[in-house]
Amino acid sequence: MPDMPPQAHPRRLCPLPTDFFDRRADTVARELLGARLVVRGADGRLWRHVVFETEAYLGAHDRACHGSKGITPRNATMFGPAGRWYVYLCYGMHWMLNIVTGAEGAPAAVLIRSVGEHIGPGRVTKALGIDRSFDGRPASRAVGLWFEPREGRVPPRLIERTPRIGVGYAGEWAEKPLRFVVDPARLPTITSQGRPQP
DNA sequence: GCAGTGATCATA
DNA sequence: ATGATCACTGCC
Repeated sequence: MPDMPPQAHPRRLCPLPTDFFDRRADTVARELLGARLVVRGADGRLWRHVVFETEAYLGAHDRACHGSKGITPRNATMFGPAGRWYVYLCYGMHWMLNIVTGAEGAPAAVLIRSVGEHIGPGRVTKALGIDRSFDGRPASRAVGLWFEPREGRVPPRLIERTPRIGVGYAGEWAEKPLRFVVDPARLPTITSQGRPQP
């Protein structure tokens, strides 16, 4: 049996598909750790950032979730199909980047809190030039903003779960451990062959 | 510790 | 039309 030829397109160049997001928000939030957020700049250059902090917003029953108070023009994207960006302005200054998860009609999403060197959800969007123009658009190459899968799994013991930030108004939902963090320095580096690099 | 900031939404 | 709220950040 001859060796497999090199893949024409390494797996890391295939965007995470819609199906990936059509699951519970907490599952997606955990599995996005270690994935890359990819943005295409105005000059066509691609910028990749490893995701290391996310939060899950579970749906209409989750009092911290925007969708729990019903559909409005601002949050309508959350009620749509999975795999689209949900972007809104917070405190009049900061764009928040989310990816919609789960079934159409159920308002759920994952907030991208930190990627690469950019710590904090407002800094992520500022650094990548993301604003409301991405809202409602699919995470895809066509849109210029997508995720690439991590190669190899993040060891579960490296993942920390905590309550979500800034949702103290949400009663018991404020305390649920729906924030997911991994220390980027402890993430093993994986090559396209799936082996740790020396 | 808290001011800045302005869209959004409920109330009227 | 008006006021409260807000999934944050940066400077005190």
